[in-house]
Amino acid sequence: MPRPRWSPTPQQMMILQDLYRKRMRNPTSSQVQKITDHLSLYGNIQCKNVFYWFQNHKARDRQKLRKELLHKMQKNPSDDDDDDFPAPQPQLTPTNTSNILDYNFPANFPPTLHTLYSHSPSMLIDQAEGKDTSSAQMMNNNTGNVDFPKQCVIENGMIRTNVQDWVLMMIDMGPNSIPCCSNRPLETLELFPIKATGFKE
Amino acid sequence: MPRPRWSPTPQQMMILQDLYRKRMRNPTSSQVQKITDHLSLYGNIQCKNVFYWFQNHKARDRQKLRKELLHKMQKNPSDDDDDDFPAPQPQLTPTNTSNILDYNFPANFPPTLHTLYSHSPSMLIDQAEGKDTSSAQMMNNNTGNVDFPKQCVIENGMIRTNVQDWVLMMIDMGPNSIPCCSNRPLETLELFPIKATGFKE
DNA sequence: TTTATATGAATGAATG
DNA sequence: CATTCATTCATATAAA
Repeated sequence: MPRPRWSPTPQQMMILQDLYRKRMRNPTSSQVQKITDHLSLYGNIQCKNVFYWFQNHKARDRQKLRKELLHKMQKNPSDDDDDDFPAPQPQLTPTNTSNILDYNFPANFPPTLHTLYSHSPSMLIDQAEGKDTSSAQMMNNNTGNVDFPKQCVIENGMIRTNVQDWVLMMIDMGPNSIPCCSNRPLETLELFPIKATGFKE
Repeated sequence: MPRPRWSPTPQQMMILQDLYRKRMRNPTSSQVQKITDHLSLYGNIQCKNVFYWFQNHKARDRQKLRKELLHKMQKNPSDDDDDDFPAPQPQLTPTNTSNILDYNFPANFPPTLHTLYSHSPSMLIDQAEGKDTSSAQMMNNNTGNVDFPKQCVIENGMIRTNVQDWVLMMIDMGPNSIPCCSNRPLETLELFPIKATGFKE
């Protein structure tokens, strides 16, 4: 019982980040399952940990991004693509191989700001009166002092390569393991009833 | 050089405390923004500092409260309403001035211990039994490292009645304390438009 | 210098 | 998926 809270080991973290980097966003249960299995090689871990990790990581990533964009656009309303901010979340296109982990993702992932503001495009102009994202975090952007909370980053490149293969494999489990990271279950199968994700019910 | 860690200046601190005293608890992003702007007059500060400040302050406040209550209850299990403890969080009602710093807040704020245990302390149960839904909740069954988030599980009604209800009952807050502790800006005014984000209700 | 405490920062875990 | 809560980590400062 004394496992109050899971804490990812460096290796686990690295793998997760790698998957994330490869655009895994909403892993299906079976993916979570597999990932968990694999990660358990490096330390205790449960499915929920993996699940939550992706949830949080994605959320915080996007929040940060959102704020960066906002901030940027405020300064540069007309021109916004001259910078260097990280890449948002494109949708992957699952291959038709039988491996989930083998995602084909758009070689170019248009930042799809769209996904960032899928439900409230108007928030870009929330400065004065305040359309509000609610406190959760904007953590950033201010009169002049920006600076986001740094995400924990695992260094240690060596281990990285080690995992590479597995990750790649992971990313492709085939269609029946359910498509990778689409936010909306467009290709949902019987096992995964859509939850009406993006919509405001 | 690197300002490793923000440290509020006395004036900043004072303002923050004042807002907190006025029951600001979960400032929205625009509120955070405004506050940050204002506080930057007195020293370097970023949105995240403000955000974290509220998070931490609230958390520690409630933590302390919780402890006090517990302590008290241990000594005085049957009598607990002779006390003087501080008050938890109602929502502020923004004035129609354009300054956040002068908020009008509800004159009455029933302690609403409710807020202290707003979500089920299901901490007691940590075994999940799984169905198999979509990735989000099935969360279970695995080689050995199972356990997905149990979200709605909570078997055994008894656990349900845990701390929350119990504490409430012990403390006697009266029925009318319930209404006030909404987490969302129910009484948000023009200054703090709700974001209508999820709108899941 | 070492230890204890206050608190900023970060993130896991939920809930709705 | 947005929010919020609980914990924990990290560091600055006070105390010993």
